[in-house]
Amino acid sequence: MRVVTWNVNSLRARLERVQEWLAANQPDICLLQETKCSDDAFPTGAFAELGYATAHHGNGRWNGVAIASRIGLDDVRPGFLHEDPSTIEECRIIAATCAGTRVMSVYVPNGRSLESEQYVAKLAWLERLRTELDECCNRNDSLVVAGDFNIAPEDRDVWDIAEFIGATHVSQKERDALKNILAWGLTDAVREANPEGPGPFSWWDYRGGAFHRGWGMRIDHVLLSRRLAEVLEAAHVDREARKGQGTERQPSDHAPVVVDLKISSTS
DNA sequence: ATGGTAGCGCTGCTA
Repeated sequence: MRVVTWNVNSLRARLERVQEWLAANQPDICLLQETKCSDDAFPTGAFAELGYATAHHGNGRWNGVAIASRIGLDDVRPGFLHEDPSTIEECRIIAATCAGTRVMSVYVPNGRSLESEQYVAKLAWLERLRTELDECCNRNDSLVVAGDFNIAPEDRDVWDIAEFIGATHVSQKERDALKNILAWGLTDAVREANPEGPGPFSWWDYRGGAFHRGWGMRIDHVLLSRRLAEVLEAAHVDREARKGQGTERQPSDHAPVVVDLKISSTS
């Protein structure tokens, strides 16, 4: 079974690239973030043509998360189980069950700066995600929590830690919040399958030729429950998808993160 | 020289 997470930075702007990538890479489940479209505008037909059922949670302006699955899509829940009315329109999490595996597509708030209220909100959102696991998930089940966490777990997950003094994405509180989620009983699939750093990075700034300079970060993660971590076969980042292709539309600033599990996609 | 690029959408916000 192949599971992918990809922050596409606008699904409508990226649809052709996403379609081509799905056809070439054949994931069974693809979790998307930053679709930036409303539920009404979601291109359901484009995914159906490729054999994917989809579920989307978006408000049309910012954020937006989706799940595409070709092995079944049941028990869809947009938002948290007990959604705070103040955050219900943020559209940062959607969950569904695909052939017995519960999957969550998450887009963790950016945090902006260490002094901002958005940073406080980011930490609170991560705490809420941990609560969601406690309330809704069983440690013995097959569970995938994947998406853009906007956190580099270790210093080797950024190109130069000296550039990040006083910055978000690497602060101890953010890293501790991610550790608290992992401590529920989840494994970081990319790090598990790739014990050596740096990276592999999954995001590079559009600005300043960051991609070609290697100035990236590992902030998109696929977290697996024990049952799935036991059958982890491989995990990689598809850097090719981050490259520009001449006159075509720009790539997303994130690359797809691909995880392969040694189980039949229908089991 | 606190810069730079992309998306949304039309003004400035978000990342």
